[in-house]
Amino acid sequence: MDYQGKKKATIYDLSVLSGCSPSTVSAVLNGTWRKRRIKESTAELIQKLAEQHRYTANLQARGLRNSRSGLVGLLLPVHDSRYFSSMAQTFEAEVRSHGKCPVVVSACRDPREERTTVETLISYSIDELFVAGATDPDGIHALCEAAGIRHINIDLPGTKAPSVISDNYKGARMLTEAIIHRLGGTGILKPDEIYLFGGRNDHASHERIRGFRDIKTEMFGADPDKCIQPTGYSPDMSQKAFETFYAREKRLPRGLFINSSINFEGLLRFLAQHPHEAFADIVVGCYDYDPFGSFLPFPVLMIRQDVERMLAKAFEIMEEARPAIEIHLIPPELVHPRTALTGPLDLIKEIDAFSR
Amino acid sequence: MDYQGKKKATIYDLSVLSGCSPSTVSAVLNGTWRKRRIKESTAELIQKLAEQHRYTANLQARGLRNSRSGLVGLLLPVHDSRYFSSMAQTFEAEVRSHGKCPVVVSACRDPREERTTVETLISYSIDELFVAGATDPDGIHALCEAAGIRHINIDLPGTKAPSVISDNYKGARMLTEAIIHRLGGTGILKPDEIYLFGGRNDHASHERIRGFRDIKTEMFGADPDKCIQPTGYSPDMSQKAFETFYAREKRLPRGLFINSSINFEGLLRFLAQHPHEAFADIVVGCYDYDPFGSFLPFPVLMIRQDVERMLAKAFEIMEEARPAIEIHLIPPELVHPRTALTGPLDLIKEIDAFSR
DNA sequence: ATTGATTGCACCATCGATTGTGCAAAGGCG
DNA sequence: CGCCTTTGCACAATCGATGGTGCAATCAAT
Repeated sequence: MDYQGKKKATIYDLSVLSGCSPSTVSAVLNGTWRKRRIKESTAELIQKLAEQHRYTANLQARGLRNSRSGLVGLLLPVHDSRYFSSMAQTFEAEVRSHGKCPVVVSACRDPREERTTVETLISYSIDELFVAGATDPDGIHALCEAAGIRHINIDLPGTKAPSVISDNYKGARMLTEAIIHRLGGTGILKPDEIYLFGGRNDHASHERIRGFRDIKTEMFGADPDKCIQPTGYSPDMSQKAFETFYAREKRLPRGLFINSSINFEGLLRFLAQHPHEAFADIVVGCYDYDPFGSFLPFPVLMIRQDVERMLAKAFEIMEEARPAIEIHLIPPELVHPRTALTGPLDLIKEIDAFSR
Repeated sequence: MDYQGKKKATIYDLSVLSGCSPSTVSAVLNGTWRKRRIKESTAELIQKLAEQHRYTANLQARGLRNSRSGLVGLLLPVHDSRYFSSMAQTFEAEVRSHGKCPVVVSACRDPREERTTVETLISYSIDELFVAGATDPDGIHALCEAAGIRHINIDLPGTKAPSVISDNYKGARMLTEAIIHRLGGTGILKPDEIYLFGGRNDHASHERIRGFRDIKTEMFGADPDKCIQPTGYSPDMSQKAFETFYAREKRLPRGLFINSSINFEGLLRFLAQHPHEAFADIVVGCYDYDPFGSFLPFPVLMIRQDVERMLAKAFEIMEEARPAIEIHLIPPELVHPRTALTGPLDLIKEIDAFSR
């Protein structure tokens, strides 16, 4: 009905219009009016006016006053991977269902960027922070601690805040074992035919490498050091590692344990440069699930980390009064080749289907 | 040096510590102190204190006062697709380089969710809003307009704000033509052997369908209506469409134009249920690029929408004083099968490589 | 009619930063 | 020394919402 040319309506505008005081208007509009013994008819009047004038609260003002903002943050290393983007998707839905506002930001696996980003979030008085895959969880902990902000680590653990991570050791064992079986078992396979590529100096990589090596040692009695090729989390570095191996050996290892889908993209880049023979008989295990990756023309075993359960657990811990500083391991799932799993997008209902 | 137990330092704390007034402290810390003729030595003193006490400005207070927050929003339909997650990735980098704080949120292609999400963002006084793939861009425009917030549409155009979208018509023509060529051309192919799946009642789908039909009509002289199967943007609905077709025809169409990578996931689900013969000879064109999708065991032609250029153009328009309400078309790129393109992740430098 | 309880709401300080305005002290000039 | 300019900073209002406190009006009971 009434249009506001430019300015948004405030409780003061509604105060004048309704003849009530700003505090009454405030109480009515934030739901505390019964506690303040405001007459029902007064409340109705103000609510009607608020609707007419399209009042919405200024959340910065509210946040300033309350020193809480209603924002819940998720800090990611990167957006552009199905693992993290599905985490963002699930996170948003969960936060929304709690009536809060999700804020997803990424910090490029750069400890400095992580800190400044978190400082910014803190300056906006976010209520809670979910820290996923941070390179320096304990540094972030210090910032949150000083600001009194509840936080939790996901995917990569810290030592000073509760952490929820996938069971990388067990997952790596499952994956390595599955690769070996797929290649025919230890009878016809030698330990130096299976390599691990990707990952860096973080907890997840260490655990995965440990699982990889343990299985190989158990099954083969040996695991040559050269089979571990940590290249960081970059497609480019991974590609270079494959190229180097190929230049030397004129082929790829028969079994490849790839640390993440991001490293897997490095393999794609390699594949694009080489004839089909170069990878006719390989078996790939990737520690991440990507639906398209599962259908490549060679067997791809994947580990799907259970993002839903990890986040559910994390939210559960967030609600605890005094959560213990411990690491919660969520078992991941081995996904066999050519498998299309459902994901968070399936929870979205399709509205307004096609009609012309 | 000094630890704050719980509370963050404010300009008032520093005011007491320095013996200066809060306004002086404020001026020093926000950089306007020269304009206010503050002595250099005073400024240095205050800056030193600020550092010691780890002062960071309360951005909600600043935002309240300035009615601007330093936040720049990106509204996405969903996170969990490489198209939108790469958009988020690129967006963040760009916003950061402008010294602002990126906020990425998704609204599930639900017009109501879109509106409430935008209202929330407005309530936080975001400075600018990039609206990507919104179902109701003009509704969002109305909200932004009323709040005086600069905004721009990306991916799906509106009629009331400037828009930057990919040239869906041309892209669809390129893709359709490439599919037909790949299948041997019009000589040995019939028009009802090429189907379009996916998409819904939005501008992008309409344009892509138009491009698809125009090319088919030009090349075959005909395009049966049945070849258009808009299933919405849901893997599940897409899968059902493939199943239905397969149940009837005992095979898939030889050429499939798939409206987005999300619909493509529906095809994966179908593939997982059926023997290899069901799709031995198909050629798929997907209007989206996904690196893993490009390497599937059948030829996959993909359209890579130029997210970088779209965003660059959008930021450029945002800086214009009085941008024209027009639609800017950014040409997309046809990606041949087995192609691994670089993406925004390649811009991230790897810090702290592996070391044990 | 007086007392006491209840109802219904207004007043005002507060959150932290910003900024227009004012004013004392210092310096320059004749 | 008197007057004017410049320097350097303090004061106080403001942004919008919140919530503790206080007070007048109404009502019930004696």
